[in-house]
Amino acid sequence: MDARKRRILGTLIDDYIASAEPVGSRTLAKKYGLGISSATIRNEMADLEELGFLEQPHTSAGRVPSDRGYRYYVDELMQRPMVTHDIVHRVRLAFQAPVREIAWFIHQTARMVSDMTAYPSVVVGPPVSDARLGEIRVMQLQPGTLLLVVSTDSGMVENRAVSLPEELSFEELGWLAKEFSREFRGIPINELKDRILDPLSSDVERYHGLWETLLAWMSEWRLSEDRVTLAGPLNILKYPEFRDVSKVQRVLGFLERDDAVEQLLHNTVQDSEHIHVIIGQESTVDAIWDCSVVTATYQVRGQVVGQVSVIGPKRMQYAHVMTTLEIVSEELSRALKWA
Amino acid sequence: MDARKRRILGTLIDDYIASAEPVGSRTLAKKYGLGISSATIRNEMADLEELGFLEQPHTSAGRVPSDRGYRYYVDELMQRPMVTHDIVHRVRLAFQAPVREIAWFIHQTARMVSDMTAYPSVVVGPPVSDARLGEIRVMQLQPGTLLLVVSTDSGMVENRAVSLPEELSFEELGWLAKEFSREFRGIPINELKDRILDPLSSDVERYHGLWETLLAWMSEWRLSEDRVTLAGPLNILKYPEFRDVSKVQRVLGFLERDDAVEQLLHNTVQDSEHIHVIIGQESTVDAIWDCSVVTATYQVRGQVVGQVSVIGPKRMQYAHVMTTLEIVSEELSRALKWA
DNA sequence: ACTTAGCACTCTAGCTACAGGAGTGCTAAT
DNA sequence: ATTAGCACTCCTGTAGCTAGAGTGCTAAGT
Repeated sequence: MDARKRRILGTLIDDYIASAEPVGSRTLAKKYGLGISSATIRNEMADLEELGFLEQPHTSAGRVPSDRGYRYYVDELMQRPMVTHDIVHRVRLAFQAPVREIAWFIHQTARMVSDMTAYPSVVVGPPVSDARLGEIRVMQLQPGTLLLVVSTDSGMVENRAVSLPEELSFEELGWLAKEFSREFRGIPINELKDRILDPLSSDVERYHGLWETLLAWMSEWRLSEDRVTLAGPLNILKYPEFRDVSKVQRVLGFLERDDAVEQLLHNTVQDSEHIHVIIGQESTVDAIWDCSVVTATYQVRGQVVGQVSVIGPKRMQYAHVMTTLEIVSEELSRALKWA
Repeated sequence: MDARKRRILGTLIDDYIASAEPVGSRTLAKKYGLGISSATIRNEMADLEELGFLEQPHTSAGRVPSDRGYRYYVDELMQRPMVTHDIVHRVRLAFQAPVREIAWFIHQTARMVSDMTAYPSVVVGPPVSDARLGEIRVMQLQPGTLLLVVSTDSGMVENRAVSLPEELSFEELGWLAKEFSREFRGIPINELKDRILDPLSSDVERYHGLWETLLAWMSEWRLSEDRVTLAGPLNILKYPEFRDVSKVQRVLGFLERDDAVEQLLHNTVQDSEHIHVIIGQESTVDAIWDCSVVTATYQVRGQVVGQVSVIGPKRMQYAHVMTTLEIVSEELSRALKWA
């Protein structure tokens, strides 16, 4: 791979990303001042095809980058844009709010990213499975209705209004919540179910209904309910590679399956430094083999707890997306410092 | 409109709903035992076209129902299926939970309806604008973080974790929340903003930050944030009339605009008894002129507070959808009785 | 007077043939 | 090593054609 080949490959991919049309040697020679003739470019392109970086849709069409071509482009060729202070400022502003709910930040992030990139965006929140119980508290709302507030050691607070088990008074419940918190503080949420069978007190039977409710809710919660937020799915419709409805169906169908998305992103990315790119068939999920996924992580207290990611056609604006995710994930981590 | 015309029109629409293909006289005569020849049907169909119930895509194609045809079908012709006890039971079961959050019921409803009908479903929750303040309460979560719980007279409870204004102690806040609740109970949520300027106490200045936060949140809330829930949007992709991506874009683009959806449904339906059907160009929103919308209302304490609705191609399974919505809205009202 | 068989007519969808254009690969000259 | 030139390939768009489905009308039948 000499410099000229790299130059040609880079330029070709740039052009293809912009145009979505196979790029021919002529276009390349004329449109960009490469200082070499189309014939030379043709020779180089033949080499690049042999090396597996380019493909031809058919004999007499221009070339299109292969997965491997995109990979090389992302790793070696593309020019990352400058991070302007302006954008950082805008992102920071969007996170400036008194709200202290992770869910809120996640929604905000997903929406912002899909707006900034014009691709669908997915944000995965902190795994409840890792979280340990912090405290359970109750608040009486109306007679017969109760607000159950559960906090975890990772700073998440979730709450849910439930009906009060009839045989319990509110005072008893308050005491019970205290006891329960004291007894089980620090236990991983997803182990609670087993522990609960261990009798907490002699009248465990009495509280049965409440625990049932609590556990049902928590296990539902654990199953990535609300952990994955999808924003701007319709952005995908803008790109000509998705003019075919069945493709749209495949991709959006996958994105709607929270558990599958969570698994994909969770599996691929754990290190906090790098932005991770999955290109086409590199993915383990065949539903998105026409797509690329760019993922960044964010942290709470130095721990990677979730992913921010963008999905789009393989012909994606990698440079722009990666820089955007870099900024957003950093600012998100900063905003969540307190958690 | 004699009985035979009605019979033909009904059968034709049934067939078209099932097949999505223009229906010819031959098909109609052969496939359904109408006891008359295709020539007779042709004559009748010509009449029906003149009357505006049918249309021809082009001269030598079969007929397709016009908006007016569908309207007549829905109002006069179609056969409503029996309500089986089985389905009622399933719906009732889905609402059986200790959860007491309207948002939860709304999500549940939307998902269930889109599953049952295989069309996208939209559920609009109770308008916050009508709601009056019930009570504001606070709960300390961690040092510096506060859970703000606002309940309305209509039984809605919303809460949000916010950071504690630094200059206020938790005790002061508790007192403040009480004062505030006492002072403003019964005031419509969307009037609070104006009232708040009225000094509550001499040190209103001091609490400024908190009120700002509270009001900012409430006005955001008021703006139909989370009031409209969309489920199963991808169902639309199943139907051949949406094989064209631009149509999908138009329709789903509209459905994503919560405010527009809310307005449409709110404007059309207020009476509690009937199920309302909007067919094609009957809609005020041109983005959904290829669609029909079926809407039912649900109640809390005898008051209509929201809508459950289904959107799909004009060639919709009206009978099935209407019956489903009837059951679901009734059961939803029943489940929300307490609110 | 209504119904229906028959038939000519219309329009579409799908096929084939063909020309133009874009792009390639190869060869030979620079 | 580069490049101009050229033959070749393949797609795309257009035009013409056919088969099929469906109609409207007419005339005969009930």
